[in-house]
Amino acid sequence: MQDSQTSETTQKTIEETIVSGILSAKIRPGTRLSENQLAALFGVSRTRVREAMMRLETRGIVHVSPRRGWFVIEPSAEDAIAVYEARRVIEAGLLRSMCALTDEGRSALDAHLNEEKRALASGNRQRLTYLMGDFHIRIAELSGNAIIVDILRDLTARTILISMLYQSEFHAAQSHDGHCRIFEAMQAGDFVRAAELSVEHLDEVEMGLDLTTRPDPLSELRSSLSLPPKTVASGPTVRPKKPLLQRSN
Amino acid sequence: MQDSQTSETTQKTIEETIVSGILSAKIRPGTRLSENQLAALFGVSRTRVREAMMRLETRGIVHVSPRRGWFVIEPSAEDAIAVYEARRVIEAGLLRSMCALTDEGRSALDAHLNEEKRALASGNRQRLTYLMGDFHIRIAELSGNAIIVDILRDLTARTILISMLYQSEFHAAQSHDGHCRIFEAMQAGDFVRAAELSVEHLDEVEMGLDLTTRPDPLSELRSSLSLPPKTVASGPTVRPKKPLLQRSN
DNA sequence: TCTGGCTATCTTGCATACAAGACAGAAAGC
DNA sequence: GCTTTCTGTCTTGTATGCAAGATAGCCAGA
Repeated sequence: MQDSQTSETTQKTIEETIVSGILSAKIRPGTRLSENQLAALFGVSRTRVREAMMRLETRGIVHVSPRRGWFVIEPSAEDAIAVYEARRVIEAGLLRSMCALTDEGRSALDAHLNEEKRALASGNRQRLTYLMGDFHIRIAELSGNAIIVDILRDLTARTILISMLYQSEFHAAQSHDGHCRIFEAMQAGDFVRAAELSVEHLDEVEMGLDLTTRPDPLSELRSSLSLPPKTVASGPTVRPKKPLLQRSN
Repeated sequence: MQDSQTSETTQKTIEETIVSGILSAKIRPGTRLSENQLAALFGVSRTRVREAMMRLETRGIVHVSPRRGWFVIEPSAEDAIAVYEARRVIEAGLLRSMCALTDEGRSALDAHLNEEKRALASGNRQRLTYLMGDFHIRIAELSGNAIIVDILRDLTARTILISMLYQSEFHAAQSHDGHCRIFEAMQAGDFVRAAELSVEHLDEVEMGLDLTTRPDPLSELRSSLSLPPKTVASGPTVRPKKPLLQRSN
């Protein structure tokens, strides 16, 4: 029942366990993460659980409601838009700055796309979710830049939380096609095209969200009474006017 | 002698005090941050100092050497290259995705550039360092995307630590010119050009670094004896072959 | 004089104790 | 029956205590 690792490995395990739980869609947004329960689960004291929570909080994955508990974030519609915007900026910037695809890179992506195809055939939704997000992390890994990889991993985690909240139907096949097109452009050495395709792909996925669905069923009432929005998320949920950034080019 | 805030404000104060100390070049890389000293300074217990340190560690600003202490990171030459690479990717991606400059945005940047000019004339080096970094954060703020702002703030902090380690002479006037050119392109609505100029500007600053200077004077000996590199930084300090990302376009 | 080891001290690592706020459910008053 | 209040319980917030590793300085011995 207990894990009770030998405390060298437990160091970062709590943090990574939760992140990978999110990346594979096993942990839903809003999940409460009790310090006591996690402490018991990992066989450590609350202290170390709290440290992991603090780290996850600065990574934008978890949120604390004072004296109530830690919760996996429930991104608001605005948050969702900001995350997709940030991903477009970074991923397009990344692809545009690439200038070659090594053999190992090519075969890594190829293997990944084959896995996507297999998961698509088998219909394993959790695995599909994981793979769909992981594709973008793999691209970041091609750059060899650990900073960008870390950033995109956290943004991907948030993306998955977003889709669990707002994605009514899962257009996995469409996403897979998008990934294949990006890969083809990269193989052809046309990284500008790959960047454009990446923006289009993220646009497609974002457009597939129903951002009028309210994760907080009380938010309409709340805002009509002009109460403060839930600290964790929500607020007005209509898609606001896009400010300075353009969607595609 | 003590600050001893009323503990509501102290919440994030420790973290932000250190970050802004770095952003204004008042805290040098390698500075030791003693839990006890900080606790006394802020009138809190070590617990909260540790929380702040953990957060700063996940932000890539601080580093712990087990049972020895917390230290402001001393980026290695590879780290420096990775940070500049990430900044080029993100800032160019950001500018490319912008499509308009609001009046407030224009005047904010204009005011900032005037401040740069004043600081340049007065010769206040710390203030100059701060302003030179802050320009890029201001651009990020134009996007209204808090995620990107946070990312670039942390990268800017690291950049400043890098320049304190590797920048022999401070080409502030050249940087200021670069900023002005970027601003002009933005005013002209040519954001593609602004992105290109931004990449060139970051290239210039990076080229101004002397990455053969060793922050760890023992690193040559260390590597010739093939000992493990200092956990905090160093390693082989020659500029490695650039892998997949191109500098400018 | 130099080397080696011992010890005193200072550091973080981690657990625990207690304080205080949030909440749910029962009980009392209307 | 409905509302209100109170109280017990559960949560995190924070401080503190102790353990254990790292380091520097001293002292003894060659």
